[in-house]
Amino acid sequence: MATIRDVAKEAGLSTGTISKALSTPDKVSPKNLAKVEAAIKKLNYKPNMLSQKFRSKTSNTIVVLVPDIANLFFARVISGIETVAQKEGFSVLLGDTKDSIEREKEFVAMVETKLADGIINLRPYKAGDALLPRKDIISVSAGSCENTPGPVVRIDNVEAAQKVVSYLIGLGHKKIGVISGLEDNPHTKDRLKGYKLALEKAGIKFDPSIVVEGDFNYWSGLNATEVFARMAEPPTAIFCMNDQMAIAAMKGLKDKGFNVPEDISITGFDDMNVSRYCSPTLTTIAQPAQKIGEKSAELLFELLTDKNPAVTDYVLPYEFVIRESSAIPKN
Amino acid sequence: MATIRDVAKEAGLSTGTISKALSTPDKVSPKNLAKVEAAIKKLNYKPNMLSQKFRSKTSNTIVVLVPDIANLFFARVISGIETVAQKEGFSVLLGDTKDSIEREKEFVAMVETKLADGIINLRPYKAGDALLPRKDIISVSAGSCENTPGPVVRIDNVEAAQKVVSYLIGLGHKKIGVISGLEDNPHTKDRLKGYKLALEKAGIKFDPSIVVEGDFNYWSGLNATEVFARMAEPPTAIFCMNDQMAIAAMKGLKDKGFNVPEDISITGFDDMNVSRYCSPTLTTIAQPAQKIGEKSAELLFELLTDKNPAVTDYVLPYEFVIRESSAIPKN
DNA sequence: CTGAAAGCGCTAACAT
DNA sequence: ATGTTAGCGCTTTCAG
Repeated sequence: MATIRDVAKEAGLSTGTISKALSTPDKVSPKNLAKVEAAIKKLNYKPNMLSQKFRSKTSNTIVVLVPDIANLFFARVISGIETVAQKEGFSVLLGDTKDSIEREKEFVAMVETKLADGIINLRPYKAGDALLPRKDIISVSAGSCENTPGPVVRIDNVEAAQKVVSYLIGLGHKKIGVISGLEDNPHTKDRLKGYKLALEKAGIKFDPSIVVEGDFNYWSGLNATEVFARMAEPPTAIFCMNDQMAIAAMKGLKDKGFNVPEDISITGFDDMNVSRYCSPTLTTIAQPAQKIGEKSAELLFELLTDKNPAVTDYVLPYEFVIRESSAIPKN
Repeated sequence: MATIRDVAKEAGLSTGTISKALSTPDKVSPKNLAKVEAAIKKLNYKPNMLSQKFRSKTSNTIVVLVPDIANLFFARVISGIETVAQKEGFSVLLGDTKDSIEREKEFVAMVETKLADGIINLRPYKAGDALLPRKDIISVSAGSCENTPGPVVRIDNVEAAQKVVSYLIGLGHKKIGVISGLEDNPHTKDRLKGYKLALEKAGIKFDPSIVVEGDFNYWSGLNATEVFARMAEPPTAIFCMNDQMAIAAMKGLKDKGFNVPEDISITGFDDMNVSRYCSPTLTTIAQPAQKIGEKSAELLFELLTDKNPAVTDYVLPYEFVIRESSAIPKN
């Protein structure tokens, strides 16, 4: 493997000049530039980036902490992150934590040991979180919730949930069930808050017995329908806290003889690709996942180049998409 | 930032001893080990991994080349890769190429410049591919097709497709349409080959007019149904080359007044999570995506530690999952 | 078991 | 504009 010294020798120049020719070509005479180029080609020289990084003390790498990369929402956020990282000349190290705090720590250690310059955290912030943010580590929280400390890019989950539920109420629904995420999940809390706000505004009393806990996965949505189906008087609409549970719920209800939306309206949250292709198509909140990723990366890079950005808290707009799964109640 | 020299000074030892204490503690006296530990704690020393990597000339990093990370199949493969990479102490650099050859080259350059030790390529191999495999770069192709050169982990797409179509024929279908991927996509070719093989075996003549080209995305599945719906005598079954197109096709057919599977049977390929929760649930080939990722990573690590593995071509088992979307034809 | 010292490949003063 | 040189922080001989 040829080194910069070999190139210098071949070109009859010094290593310093080669280095400059590579980083700031306009500060090297055209004549020598040509020589350098020729030598590089001849020796098939490739700079050792490991050395470069070591020397320059900056890794040009960010790590993305993600609870589960096989979750489509996260994958879309990451896609956005990658787009701007590439533009900025950064690499992204994947930190699939599989929801383990231990693994999360390992990845945080990467910036402590210089392997990465900063972190984008896709796990929503939980009160009392021990890990991030930390003052000595530059990080951005992507897709998090209300009251997330530190730099954050997210949507207003409370408002979005409220909008959905108010819409259902506007259609005439009075008994609106919920399939939630795990009780202590931050998104669950935000979205439940919005749900309650909407009820309150309409003068409907909150009834905990029609809130069924899920875990954001398909099967839990299916599962929840068992509970609703057994009720003497099931709700006429169900607000599901994500699309996966909503789609599974539609399946479960159909299997039990309910029609969506005729008997029960269903709404989701996220807007996955499939949500406009399932039957019936799903009314939902479209989160700008890709945008959240892009904005997070942009914010992180601002932080990294310590421009001390004025804004470190971005609340992005979402869309409320009305499709076939929601309708006026029968009676 | 404390360096190893600071620790040495603090502990009253040499840097060599500190280094050894960190890498091979059993070769350092317990007494000094304690001193080292104390010094490290006191100074809050974190080894500079950039330096370590530079010195040891190995990055302990692999890059995963992926055409589109927001594609669930790829995301699942990556999840598998991550699992074993973490176990082996490797980091994974995400190479979302967004289908651009230029970007692909940039990522390949990372191993040329020592930033990464090897590559796992999720883009299926196309005949005449200029990029990978290369003799000077260690790489594994994951989820690729027949005749892929170099180390590869995949399923037998031809056989799987044949199995699906033979099953449909067995049910009594004689006119079986196809929604394919792009014509020059390697997966399209393999699966079409399997389709033809099944027809041939049953003595059914191949009819290109009922093969509609899609692109593996939802909308193209929906789109294709327009063509089928306009036919005087539409097929009684459609073999879709992935689940996304299959789900969209079911939607499209339903909207046009067809019932699945009563009027038309639909089959998919991949087995996404949603495929068992849509209505009707989808008959499909379950690709072991996570496994493909794990095996690819294992193979790459073998290659990296040049054990010169006996097997470098893994054809993994898949499952054929029969669900509600396929049935005996009406007439 | 421990210390001394060389050097990985590159960059960045500094001098010319 | 170019060359010289001193390291970056760590590992790894080689002696002792």
